[in-house]
Parts: sequence; structure tokens; C-alpha cells
Amino acid sequence: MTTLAAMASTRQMTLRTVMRVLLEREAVSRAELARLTGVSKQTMSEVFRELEEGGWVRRSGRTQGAVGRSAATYEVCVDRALVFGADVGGTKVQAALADMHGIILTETVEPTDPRGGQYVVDQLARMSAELAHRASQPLERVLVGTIGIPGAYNARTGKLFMVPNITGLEGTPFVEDLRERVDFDVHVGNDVNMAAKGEQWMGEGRNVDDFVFIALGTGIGMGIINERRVLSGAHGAAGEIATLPIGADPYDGRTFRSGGLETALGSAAIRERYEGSGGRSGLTVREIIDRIGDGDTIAAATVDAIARILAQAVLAVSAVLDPERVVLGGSVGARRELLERMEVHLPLCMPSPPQCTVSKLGSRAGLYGTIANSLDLLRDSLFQTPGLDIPMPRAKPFEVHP
Amino acid sequence: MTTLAAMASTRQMTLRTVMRVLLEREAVSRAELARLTGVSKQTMSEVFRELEEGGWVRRSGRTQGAVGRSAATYEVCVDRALVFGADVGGTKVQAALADMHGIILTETVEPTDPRGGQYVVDQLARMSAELAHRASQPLERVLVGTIGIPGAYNARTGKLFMVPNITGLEGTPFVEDLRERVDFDVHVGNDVNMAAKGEQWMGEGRNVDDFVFIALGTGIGMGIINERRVLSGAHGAAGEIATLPIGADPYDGRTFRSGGLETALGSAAIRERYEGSGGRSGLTVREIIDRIGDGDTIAAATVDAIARILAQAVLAVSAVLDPERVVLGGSVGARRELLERMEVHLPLCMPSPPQCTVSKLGSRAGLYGTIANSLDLLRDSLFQTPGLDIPMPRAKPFEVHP
DNA sequence: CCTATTCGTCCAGTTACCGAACAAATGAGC
DNA sequence: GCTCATTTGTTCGGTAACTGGACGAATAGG
Repeated sequence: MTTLAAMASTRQMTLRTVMRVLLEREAVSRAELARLTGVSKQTMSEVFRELEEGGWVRRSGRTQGAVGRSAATYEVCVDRALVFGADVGGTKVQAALADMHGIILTETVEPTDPRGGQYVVDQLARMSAELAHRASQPLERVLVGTIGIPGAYNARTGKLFMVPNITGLEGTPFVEDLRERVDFDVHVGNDVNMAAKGEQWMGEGRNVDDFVFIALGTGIGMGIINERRVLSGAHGAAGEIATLPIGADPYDGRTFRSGGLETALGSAAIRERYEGSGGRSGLTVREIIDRIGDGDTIAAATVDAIARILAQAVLAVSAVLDPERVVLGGSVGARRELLERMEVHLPLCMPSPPQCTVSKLGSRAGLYGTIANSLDLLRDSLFQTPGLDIPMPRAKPFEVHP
Repeated sequence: MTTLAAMASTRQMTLRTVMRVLLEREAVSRAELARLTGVSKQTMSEVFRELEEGGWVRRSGRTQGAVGRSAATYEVCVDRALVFGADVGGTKVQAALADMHGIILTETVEPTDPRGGQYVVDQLARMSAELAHRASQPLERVLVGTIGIPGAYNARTGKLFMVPNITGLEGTPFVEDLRERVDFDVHVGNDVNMAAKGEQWMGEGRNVDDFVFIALGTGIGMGIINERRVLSGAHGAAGEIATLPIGADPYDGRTFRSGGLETALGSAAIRERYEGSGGRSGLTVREIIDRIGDGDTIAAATVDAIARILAQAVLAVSAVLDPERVVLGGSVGARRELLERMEVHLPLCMPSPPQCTVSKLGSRAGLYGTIANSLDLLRDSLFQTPGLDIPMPRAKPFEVHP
């Protein structure tokens, strides 16, 4: 148990407070920051000296053009700490290095190591080192990294699960394994959750406290942002809407494994529906949707049927979560034709549909989400002024007497 | 913006820390508390003097039977601050007053004022004063109150909405109105959310971080506890699962208003299904379920059909939220016959069903929830040692260059 | 050139903590 | 009954980290 002195001393509190204010500004003087924070000018001078000695801030110039003595201005050294983010897919890995402002310094894409398992862990460690080197930055400055994985992570057991697309990761202590290979703090998140976080930072979820990101591609999944934070669920499986009992009978043995909604909306289902209605054989979903523009009425009817089911899924999600916005993504979900048809069906099945938009980030949403997650963790660990670590006691249930 | 000195001074931080530790213990000496917190014995003596002068702690005795000088022991004055809770229903109001340990000092039930609106506000204010008087406590000690309302509360607009069961409350600034009538801090919550909170404190949700409470009675609603906190949604309407597109076609005009699931599972639906299958006319849902014990096979088949639909609703909720547990309540939901049948259907439509239990708190869950909510708010406001109130800056989206 | 204004340093002061020393008060062991 | 070990609680001198006022230096405006 930490004491006030040993935990974050009052001087630490002041240092972190000053850093937080500085992170939002680009050139500030000590006198101005004293006014902003209420800390005395004397103390602020000391604080800036310590921060400067630590490499966190630097002089950036002087004010001019105002009455009175000109002031020295300071800014954050945004490369004093760096973050790593990687979006691991079944076929490729996107990774990037960013500074404290979230500016991406270097990034790369390469095929996921097909051998899977520990080889993917090794690959990530090597990529982070390469990105630091290409940015001409010491690897020691990378303090936090987040990895997006197409599966679920149970924070309690520390194990990955539901990871069918990458060989040799199911049931592994992935975070622990990677932490042994790198010096920075490693976190993992579901790739659709990371995409939701990417939309929150750079996309359609910006400035929205409660929204969902639905990724429709080969299958379907959802990331949930509730009160600005990712909602993971008891076992890390929140948002696995493939199993929603919509569009197919959940008691049917044929849909039991992949789930009602995925059975109805997955790529296989779209192609079957198209071909079963007389459409051409052998087209991909993208090709089917492209044919709407060519006047293929069967393609239009297929997308309309898909949109009608998707509208019910949005209704179900809204009933449970009450999101302000639904962002659609994924190779199929991002098609505007689908959104347009869905917006026709939504008001027919729910009185007040949420706002629906299409992701503009494409396949970069997940990568952005891992960077954003790392930035949040970095800032919390470096600049938060937390309360003391003694938790608020829960109200104990009392004995109920008849 | 607060300074370190003006916000919570370091002495305030220490006082609150000591109170938090004391709240979990019943008789502690200053020396022991110094050891527990790391604060020096000198400082701890000063802190206890201040807390004693403020009426927050008192001497409770002396230790004995151990080597060394015996120690004075202290305990929290649990009635130094009180909380109020009220569960407002369409027909009755349950209200209670509790101390800092959550022990209920006085409680009462009376019919909801049928005139509704401001009369209900007046009624709540009067009930809180009466309960304090019956507890022989000055009303000034009541610092926080929470009101459970059968409707939704939009925290942004400060207005109630979706409150069909109580006249004259729709669209009112209920919290503001009540705050003008009482001196304590007023909060409002949806009644099913409050019931979920009551289960968290005293019922089946104890020690469970993620669970849902489904209330099935005349209609159906759900309260969500995610990471130990109530999930409200963007407009305060999370958990309104009456509208889930399950059990009825959401595009059917007949179900559009009350929603698919409520159309399928509401009391009216249960009676219609029973009577339409040849059952006796004019029975209530409770009477129908009671007849299962009498061998009424139509009643059993009706409940089985209801359970089968409810299982799909649990599947849908689990797909979105991934709860650890589902607690069933409400006049119909709490019937064990329903849970028994639902547990037969669940494994047939989902591979890993969540744990399902029936509430044992009955109609008191909501009242307990309002008390628990008030206790949380009280403790946070009195004893939290928060970080400084400067928020962590969000990562600004950066300009994306092609 | 004078005046108002601002920045940044200096300085005396206060708050709130700390650890060591010590007296008082216990029970165990002989 | 005495001695010793142990514990509590008070006293005291100390330090960390803040404050506000004073003041000199440095600006722009009139």
C-alpha cells in the first residue's frame, strides 16, 4: 500500500498536471501555465526545470508583440516517448510507430508469417525494432504497444481464444509471450474493437461517446465504444454478433456453429442467395455489388435482402446498447449501396434509428485503433494523477431479517 | 481550475484515505491504521483528531489481551451521513433511509400519488423527511438520494422520457424539480437498472462484474451492469429489449410500437397464446403458470414456448454484451418454471450459455439498487481521492496525407 | 521619454508530512 | 513480585513543496 509520499508525491502530481496541459498546447510560457493551473510562478519555474532536465519539454521560442516582457515558450518533446501499434490479420500485418501526439513516424505492411504461433510473436518484435530504426529513434523510447488480433482475449486468464484465422495462437498467452521479446508494455485487443477505437480517434466515431462499429466481410463482428471506452464483456467476447438469432433459425443445427446472423449475412450466404435467385455463378460479393450499377436486378434484390436483415441486427444492437451512431465497415459493410438500402429498411422496423455511417478509414481503422489505444495507455501511465490505490470499499450486503 | 492546494489538499487526501480504510473495518487503533496506510503515527494522530472533531469517527473501546500498551480503538460514525432511496412504480413508491454502511434505518411503502407530475415530486420530498424523522435523524444528514423511475433519463437534456406508467412525468426535468424541494443531491435511474444494481449489492449479481437483469412482467426490460457500472446508453435507453426483433416480425405494423419481443413475451401475448391453444379464458399469467403444477399441459406448453423465445433473447443479449450471468426477475421472470424451461432451450441455440439465475430479492431489488447507487455516490463525493480535475487530453486526429 | 504591463527571480513564510526518541502501559516468564 | 520485551502515543526537530509579495528587467504604446 502506497503512502502519499511514496506513491505519486505532490511534486509528481504537479509535474504530471503540467504535462497534461502542455500536451494540448503547442507553445506556452511558464507564467501562462501558472495562470492556467493555479500553481505559483516560483513552483512553475522549478517544474519546468525538472521537465526540461528529464527531456520532456524544450524551449520553443519567445513571445513577441505584446506589452510587457517577452516570455520564453515551451513545448512537449513529442518523441520523448513513442508507441507501437500493429493490426494482425489472417494474411497481413500492418504496424506503425507514433509519437506522443499520435503522429505516425514510420509504418509498414507485410504478410503474416504463415507458420503462425510464436513466429508471429517474433515477427511483431522484429517489426517494432525495424520501425524504430527507420524512425532514427532508440527502441528504448517505445514504452507501450497494442496488438489487434482477429479473436477474443480473456483478460482474466491472459489467453487468446476464438482465433481461427491465425495458426497456433488459440489458447496461447500471447501478451506474456510478446512481453518477453520486447521491452515495452504490451496490450492486445480484438481487431474489430481496435477498428472501433480507430473510428473514435480518426473516423466516424470522433466526438461520439457511444457508438458501434460493425465489420461485415467474410463474416460479421462488432466493436463497441461505450462511454468512450471499448466494451469487452466478461470473457472478451462482447460484439460477437455473428451469433445473433436474426436471419436464420438459431435452433437449426446448420446454423448452430457459425450463428444465425453470419449464416444470413456472411459472404457465402450472399453468394448463395444471389445464385439461387438466378444470378451468375462464381462471382465474389464485391463483383455482385458492382453489378447493381450495371442494372443487375438480381444483385439489387440480393443487397436489398441483406440490408433488410442488417437493419434488424441494428435494431437488436440498439435495443441492447442504445448507441448514438452505427459505423459500418469491412469489405462489404463499407459499400454505400448497402447503407443506402439499410437506411430504407431501418425506419420501417424501428421508430428512432441511430445515425448510420460508412467508415472512410478502410483497412487502416484497425491500425489507427491500436495506436490510439497505446496513446491512451501511455498517457495514463505517464501523466495521470490518480487517486491513492486504496479502492473504495464496496457496500457489503447486510443481513436481511424477516 | 483547481490547484493542488485548493482542490483536495494533501491533508484532505489523507483524511479521505483514512476514512476509506476505516469504512471496511469496525475497530482500529491509530497505530494499526498508520501501519496499514504508511502514514506516520504522528500524522495519524492529527488525522484522527480532525475526523473526531468533524463527527466522522469516534472512540469505540480499547484493545486488551496483547503484549504492550493497550490501544484506543476507533470506528466510523455511520450515521454521520445518510442516503435516501426510492423506487417509484406505477402504483406504489417504496422508499428507505440508510446509513453509510447501507444499513436501512427506516423504510416505507405508499401508493404513488395518482395525480402524477409535481405531486409525485412533492410526495418523494415528504417521504424523505418522514423517514429521517422516524429514524430520529436530522434531515441535514441526508446527503444523497437516488430515485428509480420506470422510464428513461437522458443525462444530457436532464429530462425523463418513455414514462408511460406515471402521469405527468414525461419530458419533465425531474431531477431539477426534486433538487428544488430537498437539500440532498438527487440522482435518477431507470427502475430496471436500479434493480440490476440491487442485485449487484444484495442479490444474484454480487461479486459479478458483468451481468444483466431481465425483468419480465407486464412487459419486458433489462438492466445492464458492465464492469460493475450501470450501462445507460447514449440516450438512457440501453436495455430496452422490448423492441428486440425476436418472436415477432419487426416489420409488422402490429408489433412496430411495442416491439417484437414484448409482442411475443408480454402478459397479453402469454394469455393470448394460452387461450388460443385451448386454455381457460380470463386467467392471469400467474394463474396460468400455477396451473403447470396442476397438470395443465396447455399451460406447460405455453411456458415452454415463452421460454424458447426468451432463450433467443438471452442469446441476442449475450452476443452483444457477453455477460457472465443473466438474472431473471419481474413477476413472470422470477418464476422458476420459466427458468427451468429456458435452461433446456439455451444449449440448443448457443454453445456456451451464460449462467442464469432467478432473483431472490423480488420487488425489493429496485429499492436496494437506489440505496446502493446513493451509497456509491456518497462515498465517491466524500472519500474519493481523485486525480486533479484536468482531463487527460484526447489524441487529436492528425492530418492524413496521401 | 515616460508609463503601464508582463515575466521571471528571490525570499520569507506556511502546511503537512516524516522518523527518532522516549515515557507509559501491558503481558510473559521466572 | 520483579524483570524484560513489546506496543502505543506523544514530543520534537527536520524536510518537501508549495505560496504570495517584492523587485528588477524588458517590452509596447502614447
